Amino acid sequence: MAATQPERSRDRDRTQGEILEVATREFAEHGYSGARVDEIAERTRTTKRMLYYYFGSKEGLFVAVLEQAYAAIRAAEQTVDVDHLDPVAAIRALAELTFDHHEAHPDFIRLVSIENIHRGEHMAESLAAINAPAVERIERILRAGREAGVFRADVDAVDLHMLISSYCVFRVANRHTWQALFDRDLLAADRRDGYRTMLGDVVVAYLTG
Amino acid sequence: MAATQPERSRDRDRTQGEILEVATREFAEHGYSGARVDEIAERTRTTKRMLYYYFGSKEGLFVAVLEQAYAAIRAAEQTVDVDHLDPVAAIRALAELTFDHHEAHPDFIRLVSIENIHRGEHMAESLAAINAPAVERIERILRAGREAGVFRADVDAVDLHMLISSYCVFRVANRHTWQALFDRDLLAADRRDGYRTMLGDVVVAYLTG
DNA sequence: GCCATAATGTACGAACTAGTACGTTACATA
DNA sequence: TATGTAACGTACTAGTTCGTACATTATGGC
Repeated sequence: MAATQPERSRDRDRTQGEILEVATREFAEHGYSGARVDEIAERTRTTKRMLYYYFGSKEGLFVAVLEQAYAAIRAAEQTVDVDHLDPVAAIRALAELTFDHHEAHPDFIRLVSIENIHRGEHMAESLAAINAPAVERIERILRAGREAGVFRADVDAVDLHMLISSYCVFRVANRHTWQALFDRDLLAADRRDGYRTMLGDVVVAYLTG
Repeated sequence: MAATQPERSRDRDRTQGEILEVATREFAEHGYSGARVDEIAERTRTTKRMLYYYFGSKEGLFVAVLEQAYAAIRAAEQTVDVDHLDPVAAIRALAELTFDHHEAHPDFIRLVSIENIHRGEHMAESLAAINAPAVERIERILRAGREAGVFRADVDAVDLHMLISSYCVFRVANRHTWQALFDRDLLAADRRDGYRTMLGDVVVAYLTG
């Protein structure tokens, strides 16, 4: 058991992890330009020196934050199995799981929005591989639905993924302007079930229509 | 005719308009924190002094930029009439017009994303009134569709507006991360018609399903 | 033509901010 | 226990950035 090693005052992994954790919050909170390196260092048990020691620059730190955020979110997604369901139930379950997943990780969505403002220039190559399984899973369900004759045949997996993502992301990402414009809180607890069902209805109606 | 007045060296409207125009681009380009007041002033025929004279602060300028952007986009929308069409054709036309509209105004969508990163704290009260007609128009179409017995009865106008907006906004706003993750350009010209039709299909299938 | 004032330009400063030079200490290994 | 190196801390700087004090000029009304 290495679990209860004597605590070290110098621990590469712990220091890096702590910096990443604090940096994730700071970037999600204030955007890339708005985030302050000094502030991140301040909230860590280590110093700014170490931040540059491990990540090289503010930009390098942001790249690491993004990479870790995508990895974490996809890892959590893969624990769910929907393949044993019939196609209609499977795609509805997948859509609704995506819905819950996005609601549970608003910081991740903020990071993605921020990265898009910066034209995706911090996206690491490795992220494509991490995200491929999400599309493959949809592909399997679509194929099953086509073979069963219940889904229309001209739907692409990536595009369906976009339909689902757009709904889930918008609700979280554009919550504040929507509230100001239409006086409606998209994340109100008492509307959540309704929005989740609506998404399932939309996806199923489109595929079976 | 006041059209060809002798050009004035001191023109309140022209100066304000020029500052707003340049500021809109700068904020959309770099985000709120990333935008530089000096850079905005530099690209204007006037100076930073005037920017503060008319808008008070960087924040005041951003509020003005947002307000003008929303006003412009809604004004353009209202020139289109879809009320004379039958409900199914009307809602499809509306969705597809929204689609084209968003594609044509990426800077506006960037500003909205940026404002959401900042939790909507710059949204002026007046914006709600400006945006109300968009929902009212959907409301009319929904009512006609219900009365004709072709639409399901439990759909709310604001929520349908969200469904349409989410699809249109995501395509533009999340273009860069999507490209990096799935190697697909959501704004590629040869896919535009397909995406537009897909949105119409989704909305109509949901409402009539 | 004169004047009140709206509009404008110049020059500057105080605070901030990313990044670094330089020195120190814990730890693994022999 | 000696030592090389990875991990760490302090103090600083060069450049930036929002904002303003102060001076000036154009313009419309009388």
